[in-house]
This record gives sequence, structure tokens and C-alpha cells, in this order.
Amino acid sequence: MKTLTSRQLQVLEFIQDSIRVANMPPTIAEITVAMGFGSTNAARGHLQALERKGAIELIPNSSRGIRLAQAGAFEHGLPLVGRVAAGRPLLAEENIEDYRPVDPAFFSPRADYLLRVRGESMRDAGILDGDLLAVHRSPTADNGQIVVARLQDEVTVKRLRRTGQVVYLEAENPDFPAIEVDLKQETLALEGIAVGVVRNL
Amino acid sequence: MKTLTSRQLQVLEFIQDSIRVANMPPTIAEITVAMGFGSTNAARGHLQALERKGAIELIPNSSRGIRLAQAGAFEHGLPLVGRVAAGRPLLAEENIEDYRPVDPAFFSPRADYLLRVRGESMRDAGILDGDLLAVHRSPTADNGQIVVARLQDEVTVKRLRRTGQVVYLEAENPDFPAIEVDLKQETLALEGIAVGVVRNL
DNA sequence: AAAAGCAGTGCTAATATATTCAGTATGAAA
DNA sequence: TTTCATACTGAATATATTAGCACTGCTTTT
Repeated sequence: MKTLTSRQLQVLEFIQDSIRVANMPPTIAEITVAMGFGSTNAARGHLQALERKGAIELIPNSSRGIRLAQAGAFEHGLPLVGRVAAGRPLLAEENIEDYRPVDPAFFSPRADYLLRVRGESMRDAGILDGDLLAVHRSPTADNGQIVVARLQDEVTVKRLRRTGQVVYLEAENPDFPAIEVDLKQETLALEGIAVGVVRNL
Repeated sequence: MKTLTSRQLQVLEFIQDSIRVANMPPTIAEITVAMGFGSTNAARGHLQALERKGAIELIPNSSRGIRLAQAGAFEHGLPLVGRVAAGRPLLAEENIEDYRPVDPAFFSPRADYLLRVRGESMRDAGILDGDLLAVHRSPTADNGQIVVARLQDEVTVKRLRRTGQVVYLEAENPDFPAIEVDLKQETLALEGIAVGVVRNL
């Protein structure tokens, strides 16, 4: 997505607010009023610019026909990622098992999706088999953070420990060995940072 | 909310689907097509019935002006109970630290409040110090369930184990002994059943 | 110097959408 | 037996909303 101007960002934020508050996108007229324009065309121009830049999608001839490009994460729940198909993006449709009514803003930084945890490797961190891990999408992470990483078509949750060129993905359970990744030889694809745990008892 | 007829439920479910998939409520015409009606009035009638019964709210003269009533449950969130003052009801105002945007219906049975967990006594059940425990208010509980109980002005989270007239409140951590309560001598006040865990990492 | 993007106004046409009026038919409640 | 809620059809109308055309003025890029 190309960079937005500050005015375009204001319009985009109003759209996001509108979806959060009213549960539906605004009409062009509503944007016009909210932004203080004298003409609906001012809003229309911004919408078309936002669409050109890939921030939104406009549905022609449809009232409130504004769709956020980075949708999913708003008021209608977070996507729940279950089993991950090999070679497919994590948030590809076939990986999304369901949507769950969890507020992204409850976590900090914001949660972008939920991942169903498999196995007991993070047991001692209080992350159990079947738990839903709230994850913030991020290609980078700090030392010591719990991350979601991808290794040969396997998605794994581990604690990140980096020393120079070598990264260790440590389990929080003595029964599981740490995974060593030499950044000189292989790349480590981070799918996000763990920001919370949700469990149904 | 009054009970819905099966046809009304179908309409309501279509509206929910529409919000989930398209990120916006449907128009009356869209409902008409989806349900196979010959007239928009069929859909309108159902919408008005759903509004009378409190399932939805209709915004007059507004395109896609359908709002789900249950969306309001998100507004305030669940009360978060922190330190509990001696001799006061658990949900008394001075015990409520805050409100958190957690959907009660995410848990089953429904969560009524959140309790901030103190101590490590339930560590091996994946319930750690500082976690928020989602609790369903209930004066009774089954054997083996994790409960919130009150003992001499102390609120405690433990696993319930009952054998005849004696109840054991067991910790999930070998460092903590089980608490024995003889129902012939003292009463056990249950504040609820644990239905979930929420943690901010 | 011209072209392109940005940020708007003002007006009108086209159409999407909600709303109203007038009906039919069925089954349950008063 | 009348009344009421459900469950629709069909047509007409009002209005909400998108969409198009013709402009002005400023800034940035080529």
C-alpha cells in the first residue's frame, strides 16, 4: 500500500471509526459532513485516492460500499487460524477456521488474529494445548518475546532468543529442545508476536 | 428478548452472515433475494418483527440501517474484579476495578465477570498470577470444576473435589496444600465457575 | 513549462434503497 | 367469532446515495 496523505488518513480513520461505532461503513454524505466538506465530491475524491492506493475497496453502485483492505480485524471478531495448510499464507482463507468476538484493542499491541495452539511445548508459560493465542502481525520481534514463526511449512509458537547470527526458538517445557536457526543459512519467517492468551475452560 | 420464529431466525442469521462476510448489514432488497421473497415487504415485515422482539434495531431512512441488538453487549464489557474488600459482595462497586471489552458469549456458559488472579496456586492448570479469569456466576458446581470460592473474606480460585460431606479445594501446584471444608461445620460460598482465561502478554 | 497529484466547490442525473398503501392466506389467542 | 401475529405478493413513491460533468487553486514531479 502506497503512503497516504494526512487528509486521506483522516478519511480512512473516520471510516474505521464508523465501522467500529455504527457497525457499518459510512455513506459518502456522512464522510462529507464529518470532514466538513461543502461537496460530496471532496469525499469521493479521497475515497478514489484511497482505493488507488489500496487502502480500501469501493463497491460500485452500492450504498456504504466501502470495504477496508486490511479488513477482518475490526468489530466482527478476529480470524481464528487453525491448522495451517503447507505453503499458504497464514491468513489465507482456507486457514481461517472461524471468527471469534475478541476485541483486538484489548491487547497491546493490537491483536490481528488468533492462533489455536497445538502441543504442550509452551506449557510452563501458561500456554496450553487448545488455547487461543492472540497474535500481533509483525516481521520483527525483540529478544525474549514469544513469537509465531514459520519453519518448513510448520507454524510454531516459541520464545525468541537471539545471539548474533543464530536464533534459538526456545520451548517453555523441559521436554522440548530449543530449535536453532542459523540466519546465515536459512531465513526465519516471523508471523507475529504473541500478545495474549484466551482459553475456554 | 422474546422467542423468534424459525423464519425470523433465518433472516437474523442472514444478517449476521452478511455483517461477517461483507462487513456491513444487508439492504432490504438483498434480504429479499437471499430469502427468495417476491416482495421487499416480506423482508420488511420480518425486520419489523425482529425489532419488536428486540433482536435488532432499525435506523429509519438509512440504507443498511440494521443494527444487531447484541452488539451493545460489547459496549461496556465485563466488570473486572480486583482486590476484594472484606465482607462486601464480590460485584460491589468498590471491588470493580474496571470494565474490559470481553464478549460474555465467547465463553460457555456465559461469563458474568472477570477476576484478576493472585498467586501461583493454579499454575499447573495454566492459570498464572495476573491472569484474568472469566467467571460464570453460579451457586453450585460439579466435581472437578475450577471454581471461585469465598473463605473467611478471602476469595480463592481452586479445583472443587467433593466426597460426601467434605469438600476439598485443590490447588494445581504441588507447593500448595488442598483446603478442606467440612460442610457440616462451615458453609462454602461459591462465587462462580471458571469458564475461561484471558491473559495480556 | 507541462503534467500529474492533491484538495476542494457546485450542480445534476441515475439508481439504489427505504417506505407506504392495498391486498391474500393461515393459525393461535381472547 | 373477532382479533392478532405470522408470512407473504404487488405496485407506487419518496428519499438516500452514488456517480458524472465542469470548474478553481495549490504543490510536486518530469
